[in-house]
Amino acid sequence: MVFPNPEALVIRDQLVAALRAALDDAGFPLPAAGVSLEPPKQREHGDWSTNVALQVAKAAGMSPRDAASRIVASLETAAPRHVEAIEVAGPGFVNFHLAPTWLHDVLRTVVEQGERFGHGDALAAARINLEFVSANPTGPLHAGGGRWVAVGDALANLLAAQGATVHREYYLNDAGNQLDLFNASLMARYEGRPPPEDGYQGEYLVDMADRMRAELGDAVTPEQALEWGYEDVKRQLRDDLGRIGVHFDTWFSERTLHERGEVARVLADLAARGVTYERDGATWLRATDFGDQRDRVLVKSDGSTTYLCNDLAYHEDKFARGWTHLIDIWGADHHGQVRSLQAGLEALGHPPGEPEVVLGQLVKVQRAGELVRMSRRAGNIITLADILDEVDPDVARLTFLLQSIDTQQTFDLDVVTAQSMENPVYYVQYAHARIASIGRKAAELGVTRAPLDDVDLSLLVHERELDLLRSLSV
RNA sequence: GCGCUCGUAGCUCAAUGGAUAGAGCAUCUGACUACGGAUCAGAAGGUUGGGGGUUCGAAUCCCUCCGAGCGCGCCA
Repeated sequence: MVFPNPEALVIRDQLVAALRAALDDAGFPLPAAGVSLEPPKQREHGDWSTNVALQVAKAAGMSPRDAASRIVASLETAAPRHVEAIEVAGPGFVNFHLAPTWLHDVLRTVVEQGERFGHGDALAAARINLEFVSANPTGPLHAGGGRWVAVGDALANLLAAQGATVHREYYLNDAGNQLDLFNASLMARYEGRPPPEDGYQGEYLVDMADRMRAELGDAVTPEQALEWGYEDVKRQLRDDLGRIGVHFDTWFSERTLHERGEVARVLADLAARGVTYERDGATWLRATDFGDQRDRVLVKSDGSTTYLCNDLAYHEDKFARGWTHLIDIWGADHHGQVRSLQAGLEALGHPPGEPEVVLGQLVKVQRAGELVRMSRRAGNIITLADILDEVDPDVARLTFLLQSIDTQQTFDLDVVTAQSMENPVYYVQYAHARIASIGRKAAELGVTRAPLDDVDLSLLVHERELDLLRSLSV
């Protein structure tokens, strides 16, 4: 998704319009892909650059540089504002060199728009449900889960800044047998026994059992423990997410899907649409008809529904609540489920590609120069809360956001907690401290800040100053 | 075996199909009694895993091989 800022758009539009006119004037057709205009990587190549001549030259039977020359000749008859020079370069690029005044306009825009700068209304009509994190409610959040927290919240902010109505949602898988296993483990700790072999071994359950005893006494039944434990885990999740500054609009319980009969309703709907069949005592979805690699089971031969079936009901529910676009952020270990879910929703009559699934590669955690092997079952996990005990929430968030989610991230606790140049976050903090310090010095010396209209912006001609403005313009 | 994602400087990572592949850290050379020395200036560092192909142009798209991570259940 692209979020152009309005001021750049104005310049862009002017230059693109001029280019269209010039192409027409010189007798070239518009390239099918439109007129592309972008800031070149190399400063010497000007402020804006276009490759249109390269695209139209072949069809016109001339060299790209000749085509570019003709376009430039036409452009020069009516050059847009701010343009100082237009040149043909390299294999046939047309480069625009602009006067610094166009960047001074960018500064005016920034000051004028204040915190609204960079916002837009391109997505004003969108009603987006963004589901992220959604870790199982069987224990505290894993350190690696912090990546989905940071990415999801940032994405939500970006979408909202473009005018979308964004709903942050957390899906609680509270209907599966993992909750029973969790409960058995909690009860075992409560009674001083080791947890079941396939249960949850983490020490946090010892703490939880102690707290449960303090709150409910010595005669807690398994039913009471289940309810108390589930509520306590939810509270922990909320607390941890709150600490890192994320608040969900909806905590959606899978149980309620079953209780309200939504799972059964979706099954009936699919059957009515003729996209299911019976085989080996199970009900199957014709997922291959919708791009999946094989058909999928919806109802097992024992009569219970599969995770996929429940997930279809869940996403159907999101649509039913009025959201027009669904985005899920998942760890890459779940990538195998994407097509099945999309196939099912398409079978239910929704547009293809829903939900849009953002897959993120997993996070490794490193401490003292060594990768930390973590397993929730074994109970030796480093939690998000552990990280937040050591670093500021914003430090954690920025660190998670510093690299593309397409690549596996190694979260190095030593680097993140270090006040050294190896830590990029520290650089940002240092820069802020220096700027604040300059402000204090200036105030001591009686320097005051004049309104922008009284400031001579033409003094801003140094490369560093212009680079800074340029970074605000694109 | 099949599928998804990935492989870029010593390290951690950038790069809407564009021009000479860029930053930070580390390394090396040098500067500096002032706004926070937690500084500044500069240098070196690359066959973008290998090989083919498409294109005027490929780190990017296609094929293939090598390597890594993760998935391939009537589990959730």
